[in-house]
Amino acid sequence: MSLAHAILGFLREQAMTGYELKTLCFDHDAQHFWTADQAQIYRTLEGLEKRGHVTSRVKRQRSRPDRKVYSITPAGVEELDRWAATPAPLPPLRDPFLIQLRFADRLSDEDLLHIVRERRSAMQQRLDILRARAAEEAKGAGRDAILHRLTLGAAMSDARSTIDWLDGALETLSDLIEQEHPTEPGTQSRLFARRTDERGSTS
Amino acid sequence: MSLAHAILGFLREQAMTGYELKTLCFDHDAQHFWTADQAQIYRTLEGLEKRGHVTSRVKRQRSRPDRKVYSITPAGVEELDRWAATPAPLPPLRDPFLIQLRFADRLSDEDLLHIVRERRSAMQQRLDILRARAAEEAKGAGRDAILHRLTLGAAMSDARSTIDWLDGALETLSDLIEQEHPTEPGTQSRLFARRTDERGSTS
DNA sequence: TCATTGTATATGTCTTCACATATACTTGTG
DNA sequence: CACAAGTATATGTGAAGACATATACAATGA
Repeated sequence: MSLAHAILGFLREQAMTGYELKTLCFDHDAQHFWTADQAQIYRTLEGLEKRGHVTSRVKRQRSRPDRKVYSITPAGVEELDRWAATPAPLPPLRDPFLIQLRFADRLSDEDLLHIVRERRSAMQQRLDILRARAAEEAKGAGRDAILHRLTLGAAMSDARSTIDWLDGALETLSDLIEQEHPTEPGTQSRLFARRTDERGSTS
Repeated sequence: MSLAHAILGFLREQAMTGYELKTLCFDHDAQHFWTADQAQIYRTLEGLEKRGHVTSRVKRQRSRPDRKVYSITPAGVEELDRWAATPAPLPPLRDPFLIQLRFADRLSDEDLLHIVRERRSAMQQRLDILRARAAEEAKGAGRDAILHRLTLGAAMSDARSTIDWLDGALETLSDLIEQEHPTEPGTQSRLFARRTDERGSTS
């Protein structure tokens, strides 16, 4: 299970509660490569404890609910290292948007361009967030910092290339529509896509 | 549900059995944007029938198991069009490989380079398959054919850009390793990545 | 003062997906 | 002739993920 190993990874860096894993790790650090909801994190922690990969001790608090601090065990570290060195199969290609596009031939011109433009703007937003994260990222030259930056770079490169593809698609579709109902002379076409903005969001 | 809508899309093009959906559509046509196993397809068809989006009639066969041919209903067509025009949320960023990379700081140099190289070779293989599919693709200029090619292009552009990123990562990591234990003079380093081959597989 | 936000864990339930197995007959291959 | 592969549908089971809700108290703010 990938989530279990992500949790082991964070706990190897520092002992933490489920709440901290959720708010500090998965909602920020891991945001660009793995997301998980709270319920899943708590249940995965239970499973890891049963398998002996983590241990927990409860810290009493008066004014707050008790904290259950999880630590990784030697067996957990071993499992993490073993898993990290084993090539993972490629994640399956599975994108609802491409289903929509594949079967969009009965959509109106407006609807067709709309879903593509919406997708572009959502992607640009994602890229903006990633760029902001990259900007605030520590500038370390250690293995750890470099690895960290590399994963951010993967997500950014992915978003960037998707946006470029979307712009190409938008142009292809505009040409097609233009060709199907030629614009009357003097009428300015508004269908053409703006090219990718290298510097930031256009939305 | 995305799978249900993909099925509606294929059935809108032609009435079919679950078996044909699996072998002809999902194992080939939809391979690059949605995969589904047989059990899931059959169960989703049941659900679609209950909701009135498809109907089925059984064709007796003497020498073979009976065929249950599914057809899309007007309600199904309506549902498909409605869904296709509704912008879908971005699929979550979730890649086990990036978890591995993020927590790979304790891996040996060999293991680290190995998982990245394996990933590159798997991606190149995926790209080769996509290119082969694109080559055998019909060359139509109709909306349908263009949409079809566009989805293939999305998958190819994704694979292509991922490979480029992996090559960059490989170089970054090689530099890092080189820097951590400098090569003795006269010793040829084998750590550097080959640049992306524009024409095909290097694996 | 009342409502919201933050800290903290836990459970219930549903959907989607993955993997295995059962059944049954035919055709093609070694 | 035996065995594998192809045609065809169906069920069982479990893991993973999504979403909702319960509990409990403190601090902050309108």
